Amino acid sequence: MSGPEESTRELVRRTALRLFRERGFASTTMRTVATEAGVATGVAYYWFGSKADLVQELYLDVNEDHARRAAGALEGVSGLGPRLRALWHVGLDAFEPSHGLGAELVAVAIRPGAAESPFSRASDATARLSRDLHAQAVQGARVPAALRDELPYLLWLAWLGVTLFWVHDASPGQRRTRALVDGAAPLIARLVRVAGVPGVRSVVDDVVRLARQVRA
Amino acid sequence: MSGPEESTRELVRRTALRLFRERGFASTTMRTVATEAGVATGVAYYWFGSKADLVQELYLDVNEDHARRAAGALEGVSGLGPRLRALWHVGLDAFEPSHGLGAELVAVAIRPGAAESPFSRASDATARLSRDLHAQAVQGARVPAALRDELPYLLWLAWLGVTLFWVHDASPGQRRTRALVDGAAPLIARLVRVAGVPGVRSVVDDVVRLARQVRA
DNA sequence: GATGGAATCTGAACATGTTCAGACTGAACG
DNA sequence: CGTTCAGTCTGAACATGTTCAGATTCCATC
Repeated sequence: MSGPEESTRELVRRTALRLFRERGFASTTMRTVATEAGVATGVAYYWFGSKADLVQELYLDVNEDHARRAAGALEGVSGLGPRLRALWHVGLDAFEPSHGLGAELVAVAIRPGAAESPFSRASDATARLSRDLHAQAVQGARVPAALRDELPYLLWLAWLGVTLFWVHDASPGQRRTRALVDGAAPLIARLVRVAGVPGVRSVVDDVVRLARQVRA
Repeated sequence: MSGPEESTRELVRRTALRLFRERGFASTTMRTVATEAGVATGVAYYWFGSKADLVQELYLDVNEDHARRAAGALEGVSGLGPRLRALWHVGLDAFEPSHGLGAELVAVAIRPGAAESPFSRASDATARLSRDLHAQAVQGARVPAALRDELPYLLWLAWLGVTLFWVHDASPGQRRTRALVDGAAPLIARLVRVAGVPGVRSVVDDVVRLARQVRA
């Protein structure tokens, strides 16, 4: 390839991600990554703090892919249900090649204090990216005032739930997760609509209040 | 102590759990566990498949404690909200001494293939124990027919969510989780009540249908 | 008591994430 | 050119989870 030489950091990153995808996280050793990249073991640690940090790179990679795909998928789609459905399906598309890694990814990401946790500061960039996607999905949809501010965050949480489900989904092609998305997206849209019904509104207010209080 | 001699397995288990609680999971080495128990390193692996398996023992321990406390806490308490609140607070009480270990506990529980994973088909003694507790909490409460069968399972899921939140809760004494329970328990009770409202019932039916379909 | 096989225990060896003291490289400066 | 120095790279060493080929103990059976 022409262009500027690939930096060592990028070389290590690319090699690691490729090996993770080819052989899985556990059976990819840092020595292998270094060897395949043609550098000494220590180099990986010079550029990345730990093996988990390299997983974080994968996480970022996959989320950027999601964002790229989302732009096209949302175009011309209107209504919260269809938009959510489209957003989540392309998300699953982006995740698909890494399904085998999901287990380890989640096990790593779920630890509090782990840089890979979606709630950690280190993941801010990634998490914000994903939350922005959900804010976009809401755009143009008619949402009761009480929910408008919190909805993107709540949807993002729901997406994390879908992701967790996907990781555990051993059905061929993760069909069950696709079915979950098909069922959940219109359902969530309905729930949002119902949130405006008189007897329900006050419950929604309470939910939102609790979510906000607890988020702090 | 008098009584039957403690089995080696029990000795290792007890020693490991003590050390985990005293020094945390990461800084307790299998060698230390073995040494403190007065046996060779290999013995721990003869009785337990891995270090994670020992965490699983702690998980079981804590859940049994929860069940013990729950019996007393539910006595004389009526209404779904108060019962749920009581159940969850004693759950947090039981978990409290292990908060530092929460990370590993969750990491073990969340791993696909783990018996106590909420999404795995294999149902484990611990998970059943916890689901039974939630079934008990529902008892005596007035619940719309549509929800009656699924509610214990859904509440158990909610409890897993609370647990996940608790693990990440760094506030002193995990106050924020307590606040979450105080807010969420009555709210869930209200939601269940609202489920009977005409315009809402059909949405609830859909939620239940989706939950059931996806659970299979 | 003797025997044989199963259960249990031993600790050295192995694999792998991680660290680190030093070697190397190239650019800036005199 | 020689010096210096920050940035980068090296690979051996370390810590720890895990395995395993034997040693030992236990116990039913004769």
